[in-house]
Amino acid sequence: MKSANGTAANAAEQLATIARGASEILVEQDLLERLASGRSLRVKAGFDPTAPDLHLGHTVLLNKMRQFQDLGHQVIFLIGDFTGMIGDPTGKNATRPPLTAEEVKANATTYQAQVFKILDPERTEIRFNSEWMSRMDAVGMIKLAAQHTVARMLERDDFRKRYDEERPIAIHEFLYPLVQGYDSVALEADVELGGTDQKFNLLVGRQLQGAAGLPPQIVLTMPLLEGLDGVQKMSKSLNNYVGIEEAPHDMFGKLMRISDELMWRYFELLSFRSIADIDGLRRSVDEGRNPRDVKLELAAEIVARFHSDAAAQQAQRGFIEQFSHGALPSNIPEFDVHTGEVGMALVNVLKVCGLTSSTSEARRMITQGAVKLDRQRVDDLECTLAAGAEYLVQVGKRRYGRIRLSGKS
RNA sequence: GGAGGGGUACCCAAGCGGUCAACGGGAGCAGACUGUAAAUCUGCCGGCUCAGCCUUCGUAGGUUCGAAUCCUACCCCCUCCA
Repeated sequence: MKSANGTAANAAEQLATIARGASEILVEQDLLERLASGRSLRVKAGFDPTAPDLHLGHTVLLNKMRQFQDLGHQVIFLIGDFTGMIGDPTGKNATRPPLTAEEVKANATTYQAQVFKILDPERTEIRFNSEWMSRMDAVGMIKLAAQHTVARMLERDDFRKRYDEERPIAIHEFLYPLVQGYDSVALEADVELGGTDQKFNLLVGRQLQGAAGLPPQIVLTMPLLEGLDGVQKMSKSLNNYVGIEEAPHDMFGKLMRISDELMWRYFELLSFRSIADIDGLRRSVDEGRNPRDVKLELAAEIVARFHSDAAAQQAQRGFIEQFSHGALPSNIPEFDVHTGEVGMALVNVLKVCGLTSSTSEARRMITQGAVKLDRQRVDDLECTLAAGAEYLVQVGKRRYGRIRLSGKS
């Protein structure tokens, strides 16, 4: 691991690493100077206390944090337990119920377990903004609010839009950027990282630090990663995400299912391969290489990162076997179903095993020719499975089950 | 405080006494074609003991042979004026 040192050449080198994939750096010259100082910089990034299930979208930012660490800088992982009470004004969400201290603590623990798959614990400081915010009194709050003007608040795209459209903006929503900005004052951050959607809030930090007589932090924004659909940003609620704790097999499958176009985006933002390397891949595809094979490399890299090389290889082999050669997947879930002596209708078996969400869905699947029993298509809705027998059941291309029916004991 | 608009299935959104399990779009799922890609085409898209039955249109009552549609009360959201 390199340690920070103060030569100009080294600073330029660091900057190149830091700038990769970044959407914007404000102000770059400033960053260069601080890097050149040889000091270990305080790099802050804030996280919401509510959703501790990290997915690849989050890792874009985390990877950048890790890069800073590898360059010898200190990362501050800030959990916005206080700001969580406000809820970042997206214009949609209603006031959310404040989390209890226990919930926040539990979430923080989950965060740590996941985040340290990427971050270096040695160079990570975990903080909560309630630490200073819960101590701030009304006078302090008013002083803080006095640091910013309504006009500047309205520069924020989201506020601007709602204001123009004559949709309501609650006063407390203005407090969110202010508090986030104040966090940077309290932490004396040199750099703050965030998604491009955070730009405004990050800039408020600069402003407040300046007002507090501190050197304004450098703002670095990272692009938001599109989800598996390739259109909307990756999020749990849209169910277009790949969770970093997902099983290798699932992770691999999901990554293989992204579009070719999206694949390049993922290479850019998720892969650790060099830019030159990626360009090479792109050229090879232009020259006729099957994009699928390049996608395999991407999937393997990501799976290896969160699991292991062995797991990645195994997932890849399994994938090729299953989908290119039509073999059965290696990890077919098994189900034991207790039935009466007469057996059980297939539709009910499917439901009981969770292969379909209802017997109605099971019927639909059969009608549409999606259900296979021991690799044979089923077209009889009344099909009944005999007690004591064992079957291989398939619903569509991705749902499998090995089902054992035991007669009533 | 006053005036007005609105709450319909995962989301958006029609419907305004029977033909409504509810038009249309999106999302999703399945089939075909493929590289489990995209695009395209087709079908499905509340539940069940499935040619039948049951439960859904903010909530609770009521009118009616019959209500998402009418009436009453209540809850919630939004806009404008002050």
